Amino acid sequence: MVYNDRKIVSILRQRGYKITSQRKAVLSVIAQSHDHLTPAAIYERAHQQHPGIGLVTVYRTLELLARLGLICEVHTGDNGRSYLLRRPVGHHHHLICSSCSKVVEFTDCDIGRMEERLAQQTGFKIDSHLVEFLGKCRDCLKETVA
Amino acid sequence: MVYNDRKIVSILRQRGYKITSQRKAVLSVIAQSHDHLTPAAIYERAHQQHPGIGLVTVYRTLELLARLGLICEVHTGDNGRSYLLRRPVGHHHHLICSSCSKVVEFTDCDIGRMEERLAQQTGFKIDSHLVEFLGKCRDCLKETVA
DNA sequence: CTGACTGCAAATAGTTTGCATGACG
DNA sequence: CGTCATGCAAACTATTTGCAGTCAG
Repeated sequence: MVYNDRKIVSILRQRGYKITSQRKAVLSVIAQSHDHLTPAAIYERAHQQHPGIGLVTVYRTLELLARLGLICEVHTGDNGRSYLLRRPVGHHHHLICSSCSKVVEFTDCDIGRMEERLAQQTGFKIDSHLVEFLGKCRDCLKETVA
Repeated sequence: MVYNDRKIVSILRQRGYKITSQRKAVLSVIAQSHDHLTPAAIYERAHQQHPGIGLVTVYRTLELLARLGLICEVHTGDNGRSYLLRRPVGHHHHLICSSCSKVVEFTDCDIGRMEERLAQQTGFKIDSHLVEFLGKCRDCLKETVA
């Protein structure tokens, strides 16, 4: 399921969350970017459209949206996290470059079998999984060699 | 390549780094744990064997070892990082109960194929991966029903 | 000996919390 | 109107840096 900002607003409304101008500003920033953004970067951009918005509110909004599964949270190196709109199809994961923090998404994840086996072995009911690969991207590999 | 602590000491010596009791303490902690540890956890344990070691030194030692590729750094959620000895890929992962936070480890992870395919497709050199499953454990499932 | 290493304290970065005010529904 | 949301400031956590003393080689 892909969500755009308008869709997310309606979901928030449905679930009883208030639609404030700050939340709309944050959503609009995330929807307009095709990249992953740190809370600080989101704050910066949202602040232009909506001077007076606080960094704290950005954090709280991101936390809310991520909790509801409407956006997704990525852990990069550098003790940082980033957020981005959920993209194509439910399953998707990240490949992160430990040098430049570039994030590549991939969707073809054949982990379902492993999940089933684990569920049988442990009695868990598995709701979701997190798969992240860490490495060096082509560009950073070149630089190392050069 | 898998390294144990003795091997790492000799590599450090070869490269001209001094072998201090603090560095040995950190290495010993990492080598003895079969889990990944946060800097704070490593400090705590190292402190028992070597009272007087500073947290700062733990950070500096970890940074050094990671830079030399002798241990590996993992970024988890919760704004945290952890370190562990380099191990064969797919060494161990976690299955976490979202109700009681129980953690079950599992080692049989057939993700290698996926890793290879991704490396080919993207040109990344993949160093490590993080796989976590989230769900409800048998006990918590029972309680929900009851 | 002496430069690399350490520990302390203080600085920094990122994130969270308490509380009074403000605005969505 | 009653809450839920916001903004500020301050608290907190994790990590890094400056500096003087110490120790492995």
